[in-house]
Amino acid sequence: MKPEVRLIVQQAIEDLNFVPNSIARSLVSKKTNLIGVIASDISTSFFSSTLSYIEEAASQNRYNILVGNIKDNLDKELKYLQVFKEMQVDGIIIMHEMMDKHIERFLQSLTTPTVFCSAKPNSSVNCPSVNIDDMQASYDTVKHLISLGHRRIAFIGGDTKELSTGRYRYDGYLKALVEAGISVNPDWVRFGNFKLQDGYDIMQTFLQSEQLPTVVFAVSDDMAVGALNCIVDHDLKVPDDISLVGFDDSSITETVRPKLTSLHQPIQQIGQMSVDILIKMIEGQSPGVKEVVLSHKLVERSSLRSLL
Amino acid sequence: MKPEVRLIVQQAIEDLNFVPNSIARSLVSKKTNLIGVIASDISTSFFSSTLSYIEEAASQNRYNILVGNIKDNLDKELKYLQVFKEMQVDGIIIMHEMMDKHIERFLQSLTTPTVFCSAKPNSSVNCPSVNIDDMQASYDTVKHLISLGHRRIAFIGGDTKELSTGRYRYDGYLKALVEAGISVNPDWVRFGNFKLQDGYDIMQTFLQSEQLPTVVFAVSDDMAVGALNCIVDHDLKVPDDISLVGFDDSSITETVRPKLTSLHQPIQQIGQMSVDILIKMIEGQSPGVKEVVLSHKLVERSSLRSLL
DNA sequence: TGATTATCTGGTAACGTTATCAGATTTGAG
DNA sequence: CTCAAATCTGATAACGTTACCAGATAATCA
Repeated sequence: MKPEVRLIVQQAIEDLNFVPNSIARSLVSKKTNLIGVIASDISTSFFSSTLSYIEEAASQNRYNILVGNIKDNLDKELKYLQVFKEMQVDGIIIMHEMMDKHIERFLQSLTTPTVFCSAKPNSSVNCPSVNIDDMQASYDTVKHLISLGHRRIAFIGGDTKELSTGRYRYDGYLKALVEAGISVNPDWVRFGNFKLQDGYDIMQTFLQSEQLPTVVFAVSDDMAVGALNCIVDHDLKVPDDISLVGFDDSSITETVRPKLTSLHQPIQQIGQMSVDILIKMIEGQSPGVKEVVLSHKLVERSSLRSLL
Repeated sequence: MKPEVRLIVQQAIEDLNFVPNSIARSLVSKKTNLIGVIASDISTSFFSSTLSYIEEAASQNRYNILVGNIKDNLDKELKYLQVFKEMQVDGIIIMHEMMDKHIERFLQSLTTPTVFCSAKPNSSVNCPSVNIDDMQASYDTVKHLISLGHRRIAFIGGDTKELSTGRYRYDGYLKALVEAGISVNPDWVRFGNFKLQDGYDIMQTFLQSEQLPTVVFAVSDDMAVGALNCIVDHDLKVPDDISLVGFDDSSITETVRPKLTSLHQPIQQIGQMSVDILIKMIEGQSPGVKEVVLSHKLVERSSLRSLL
């Protein structure tokens, strides 16, 4: 094309105020540049952070995101998956791990590239996932607590359904305990739904048990902060009376006093990776990986003290 | 249509695994059922909550949302607005109040229904908006502080550009002060960007001023919590040494000790209303209103004490 | 049974783009 | 000035729907 013609065309675009119609373009090209994202609950700090990193990575690659906030409602999840399919999205990211038969069947017959972000699909569903090693992460932190002299270690877990992050984290807790020859006190193990209030309520029961734990390990920062609030509401001190460790290393760890020591998940990397893999699949390449496991680490702040 | 024919068709849909193609449908119907949302920063509690209410209201009306997270980057905002136009979204919700010439011009010539949510457009842009009366809200809370005997009232404001929420809230602060015959101490007035760290940093400067304020009023909960952390990091106590009041009444008010008293914004209503008005416009009705002003109230928790 | 209405069938055009191709026109090299 | 290559022009089909219409068939009422 000659440069002068290009100018004339550009002038015409200006004059006529022409804006291309992506819908028509998509219809013929069969490419929408849309990524559908299913999120458990975007008003939560973990998911809203992850979502913002997904958005960032997507927009850098000229993809736009359609968000489906399902608030743990499986019907809404299925509905969104169907809508995504009708809308011909190029790919789907799922940040939710529960599944029912309908969703499972839908996903099995779905040809749209899909990746699980900070969640794993049932084994019958063949989608790549991006996670940390939850079991190892949990094991590592409990082992660290033990190395600090703790023996009375309470656990605030998450949903413990098979193959869920909640299950893995619980397994890691158990493994570290049995390995150290510490018997599990059932009074000190409770499961919530990752929310702040769950942590508060569960901590309440711990505080009523005969003997107090020396440390409580919560499987989300929100629950850890709930526990923290419960503790200070009972005029006890963290970490002097009870130590506290969270999970995720979300921003809430720094908004609270004492600052919360927490198991760090590389959220940015998780979001970015999910998008990268998805785009590879969209472009017809093999994802290259089935399960991406990113590395974790414990970041120490001020809510955990040594007993030695 | 006869019911038996309906059955046959439904059977065929099942057998062929037919899924309608919304893209093709949209092309002919000129309706995408898409709402584009521009958000300042979705990883922030205020915006992620509002967004989740917007999503809820939209999905109840069979609309899907496309989110553009601009992180206060005006170029990205313009880019998203253009993309929204190309994608033929049915409507746009803007949760951001800064504007430059490009955006202003774009919006002036845009025919897509648009509403501002918790933000107001420049007067040259004719879009409805949903807000509280920021000036009145700020005025009311400062007046309340005064009625509690406070005279040394510090202010952590937001961006103070014309017609912005930050400006209105500052005006309310000033009005209440002059009305009570209290002179404004410039050492006790600082402006941040609504983030926690801003509150922390600004509080630091207050703590270094000759005389300490008896209360600080921050124009977002995040900044208030930042201030709170700064205060406790200096071994001072809230509200014994310094009282604290936030703005928004977001969930952070309850995640922090002492619980933060804060000016309540009806976030759910704001999100819902924005969507309702937008949908009215999309359906060709007049929005009915130009500026919706919802009511606010101060919700008292434990960070404010009376001096009387 | 015949007239009237309800329902079905199949065909066509349109939405705004992209891909492709044939033919016309311009450009550059020798 | 000629010929090949580069560039332009205009036309056509396709993407998967919906709207519309004419004509055929079936159901309903008198």
